[in-house]
Amino acid sequence: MGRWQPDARARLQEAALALYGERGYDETTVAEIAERAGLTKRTFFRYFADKREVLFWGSELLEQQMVAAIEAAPAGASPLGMIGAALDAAAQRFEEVRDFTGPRHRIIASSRELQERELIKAASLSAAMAQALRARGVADNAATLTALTGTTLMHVAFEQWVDDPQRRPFALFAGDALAQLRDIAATG
Amino acid sequence: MGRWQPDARARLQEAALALYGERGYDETTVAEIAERAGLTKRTFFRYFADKREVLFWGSELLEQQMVAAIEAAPAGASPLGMIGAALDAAAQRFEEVRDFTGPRHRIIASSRELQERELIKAASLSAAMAQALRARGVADNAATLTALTGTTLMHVAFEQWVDDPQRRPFALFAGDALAQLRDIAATG
DNA sequence: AAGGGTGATGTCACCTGGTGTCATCAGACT
DNA sequence: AGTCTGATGACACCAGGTGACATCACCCTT
Repeated sequence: MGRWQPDARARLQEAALALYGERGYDETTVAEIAERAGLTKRTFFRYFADKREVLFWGSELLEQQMVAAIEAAPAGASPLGMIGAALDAAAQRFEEVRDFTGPRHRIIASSRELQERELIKAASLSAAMAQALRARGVADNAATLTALTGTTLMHVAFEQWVDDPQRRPFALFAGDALAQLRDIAATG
Repeated sequence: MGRWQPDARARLQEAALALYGERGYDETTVAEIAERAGLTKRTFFRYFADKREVLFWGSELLEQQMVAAIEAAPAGASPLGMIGAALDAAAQRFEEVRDFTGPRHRIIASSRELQERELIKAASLSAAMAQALRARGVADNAATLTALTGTTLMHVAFEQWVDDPQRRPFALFAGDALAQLRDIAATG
C-alpha cells in the first residue's frame, strides 16, 4: 500500500456528490469536501479546476462518443440523420450511468452556478458536433444550426427520461422529440 | 445638484464596459470599476448582483418583448409562427442597441464566465417563451421544444448579424435561419 | 545498501468576489 | 429647528482560487 490512499479523484467526487446532496451546493465548502475525502483544499483544486467541475468530470466522454457516432454515420446520411446517430450514442452512455444521473441532475437543478456550468458544457458539445458535421460535408451554417438543434433534442429527451417513473429508455424520448420537431417545422 | 452624482448604475455600466474592453474581464477588479465610477466596491454590489451581471442589465426587456410578441400573435398562428413574431421583436430591439452590441459581444466571447452567464440568460428566455406558448395553447412538450428551437434560431442569426460588415438587418438572418431549419427537418 | 530523483500531497500567504453591519449625511418633510 | 429617509462609505469577514515552497514514501541507479 502506498503512501496515499488511491483514487483521490474518485474520493473527492464521491465526497462532493454526497455533501452537495446532503447540505446543498452553496452550503458546502471545498475544505469540507476535501476533509471528507481525507485531503486538503489545495489538493481538491489540483484535480478539479473549480468547485463546479467536480460534478462534470467525464462529460468529455459523452462528447467524444457523440462525435464518433457522427464520424461513423453511413455515407449519404442526412445532417439530422447523423444527429440521430449521435443521440443513439448518448442513449447508450446515459443508460450506463443511469443510477448516478438522477441525484446529480437534482443537485445541478438546485444551483444557478451549476446550471450555468451545465449549459456551457452543452454549448461545447454543440460546437464539437457542428465541427464533426462540417467534416462530413455539411455546410457551415447548416452544421451549426443542426448541431444546436441536436443538443436541444437531447436536452428535451433527457428531461423526460430522467424523471420517468417507468424508466423507459432514453432512445424512446429522443425519437419522440425528433418526430415532434419535424412536425413543428412542417406545420408552420 | 444633489449630494451624489446621478445615474450611479449607468456610470458603473460604462466603467465596466470600458475596463473589460481595455484590460480584459479577468484582469479587471470590481474595486477598479467602482473607483472609475467614483464609487466603492460595496456600492457596485448594491446595483449588480455580481461582476458579470453588469453586462446583462436590461436583458429582461428583450425577454419581455419577445414574450409580448407571442402573446400578441394572431389567433391560429402555428407555434413556429409565434416564434417568428418573437424574432421580429428581437430584431427591433437589436437594431436599437446595435452600436453597443458589438463591443459587448466581443467581451462576452472572451470570457468563459461571461459566456456561462449569457447561456443562462438564453435558457431563461427559452423558459419564458415556452410558458407564453403554453398560454397560447401549445402542448407542454411542443412548447418547450419550440421555444428552445426559437432560441437556437436567434443565436445563429445573432452571430451572423453581429459580425456582418454590411450591417444587414437582423430579420434577414433570422429568416434565413428559419428557412434552413425547415430544410434540415424536411430532408432527413 | 546508499543516495538521488519523482510525484502526490501539505502548508502558508495572498488576492478577489461577495456579504453583513453599522455609520454618515444631504435633502425632504413636518 | 428637528426628524426621517435613502444612497453611500467603512470595515470586518468568509470562501473560492492560486503561487511558492516544503515534505516524504517510493523507485531507480550505482
